[in-house]
Amino acid sequence: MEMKSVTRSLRVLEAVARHQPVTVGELTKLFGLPKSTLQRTLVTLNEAGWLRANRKDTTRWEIGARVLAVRPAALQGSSLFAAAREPMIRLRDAVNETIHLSVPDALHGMVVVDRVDCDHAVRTFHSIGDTSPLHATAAGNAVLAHLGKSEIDEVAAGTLEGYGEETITDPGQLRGELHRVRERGYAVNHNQYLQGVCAIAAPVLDSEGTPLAAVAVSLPDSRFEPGRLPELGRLVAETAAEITARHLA
Amino acid sequence: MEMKSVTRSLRVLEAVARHQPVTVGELTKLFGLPKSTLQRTLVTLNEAGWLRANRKDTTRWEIGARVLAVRPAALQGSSLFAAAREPMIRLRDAVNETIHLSVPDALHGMVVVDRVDCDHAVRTFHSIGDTSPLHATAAGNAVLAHLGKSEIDEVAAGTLEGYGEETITDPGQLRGELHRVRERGYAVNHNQYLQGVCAIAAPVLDSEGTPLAAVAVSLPDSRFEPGRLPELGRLVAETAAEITARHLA
DNA sequence: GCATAGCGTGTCACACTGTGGCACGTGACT
DNA sequence: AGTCACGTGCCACAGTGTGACACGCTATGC
Repeated sequence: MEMKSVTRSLRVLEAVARHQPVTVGELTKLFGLPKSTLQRTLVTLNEAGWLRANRKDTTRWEIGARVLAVRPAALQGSSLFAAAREPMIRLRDAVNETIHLSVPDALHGMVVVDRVDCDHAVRTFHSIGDTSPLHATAAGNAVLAHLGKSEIDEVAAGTLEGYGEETITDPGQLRGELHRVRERGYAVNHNQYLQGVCAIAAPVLDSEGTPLAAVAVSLPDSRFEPGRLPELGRLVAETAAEITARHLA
Repeated sequence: MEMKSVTRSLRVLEAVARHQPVTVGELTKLFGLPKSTLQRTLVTLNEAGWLRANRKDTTRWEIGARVLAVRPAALQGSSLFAAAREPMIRLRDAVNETIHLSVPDALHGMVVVDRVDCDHAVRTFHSIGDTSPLHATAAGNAVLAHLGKSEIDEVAAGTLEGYGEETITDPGQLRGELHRVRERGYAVNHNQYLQGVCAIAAPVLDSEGTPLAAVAVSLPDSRFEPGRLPELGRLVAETAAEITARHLA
C-alpha cells in the first residue's frame, strides 16, 4: 500500500503552500529529489488544477483555487463555518481578544479553521490550519469533555505529552479537569501548551451532543485576569450555544 | 507526463469532498473503476492525512483536516480573506443580499472563496469553491476589466460560451461592456449566466492595479430593481475599495 | 568576451510500482 | 439456507514513474 507518487505529490502540494511562490530548484533543496521528478509532479498537479504558475514569474508555482472546492467534513456545506462567523465577530467585539474556531481531527488534535483578530498590539497568533493537542488546550478540553467515555479513555491512555509546568500529564487529573469543564460549560488553558498563551473555550455540539468544534478566546498571559474568568466563560459558552443554534437551523 | 495515480487520487479527493461521507462502493459507481484500485487510493489518502474514516461509520470516508493547512495559501496568503470578511458583513447588513468574494483562477473562471448570507427566504446560492465563467458574470467582468489588454484578448479570442439570451458572446460587445465597467467602477450581470440570478460586482486591486478578487452582491431577478443600481454599485465599489485598503495595510 | 554556474526543461531505458481480476469474510434481506 | 452486496485482501503482470543525463538559456565572474 504505497502509492509513492501520490504521497509525494501531496507533500509537494503542502510544501508549495508554505513557500509559495516557489521554484523547482527551491523544492529540490527541500526534498533532496531529482529536478525531473519534482517538475513532473508540479506539471501534473498543475494540469489537475491544484497548482498554477505565478502570473508574473511563470517559473514560480503557487496553490490553485481548486483546493477550495475540497472542504473538511466538519465544515460541510459550510454551514458550521458560516454559522460561526458572525457570533465570533460579536464575541471579539465584546472582549477585544482573538477568537478561534477549531475542529477535532481524528482524535489526535484540534485544527484551527477560523480566526477573528483583536486590535491589541500584543496578541496571540495561530494560523488557520495549525494543530494543537487535545489534552493541553482549552479548545481540546472543551471537545474532549463531551466525547464518549471510550474516546476519552483512548486519549487518556495515550501519552499525555508535557509542554511545560502547567500541562496536565496525569490521566486521572485530566479526567477531573474534564469533569469540571462539563460542569461549568467552558474550558480554561493557563499556559498549559504554549508559554504565555491562555484561552477559554466552549464546545459546539450537534443535535446528538457530539462535539463538532470549539470556540475559544485566546489571550496573552499578561492580560489574563482570573477575576474575569466567570464573565469570559459565560460569554464564550453563550457564543458556542448561538453557533450551535444557527448551525442546526 | 501522466502520473495516472496522482490525477486519479486528486479526482477521488474531489469526489469524496462532494459526496462525503462516501463508501468505496459508491465511488466505484462514480468512477467505473475496480474496488481494489479505489480502496487502495482511499487508504493512501488517509495515511497522508487528507482523508479520514467517518467516526460513526468507519467504512465511510470524508475529508480530513489536513487540507486546511493548504487552504489559506489559496487565498493569497489569507490576508485578503481576512481583510474582506468584515467589510462584506457590513455590505450585507446595508443591502440584505448575499455577498460573495471570488478570485480568478488561471484565467479560466472565477472561484467563490467566501460568502455572507442575507436573510431573505428566497436567495441565490453558490457554494464556496464553485466556479463560473469570466465573460458571463459580474465578478468575472469586474476582474477582466482590470486585466492587461493581452489577457483580455486571450479570453475574448476563446469561445464565449452562451448560457441564455442575455449572455454576451460577441468579443466586440464584451470589450465595450468591460470599458463601461472600468468607467463606472462596477460590473452588472442580469441573467447572463444563471437564469434568474443577478449580481453587481467590483474588483479588489493590488498596489499595481492587478485584480486579485471581486466582491459581488448577488440577488434573485425578482428583487432586481434597475433604479437601485447606482446606489448598489456605489456600495459595492466602496466595499471593494475598503477591502483593498485593509489588504494593503 | 569567454567561462562558469545556476536555472528550468526535455529525454529515455529500466526497475519497480500500481493495477485489477479474483477470492474471502461478513451482515442484511429473502 | 440461500442470495446478494459490501468492504477487504492477494498477487502476477503490464505499464508506469523514476532519475541520471543532456540541452538551452540567463546571470555572474574573471
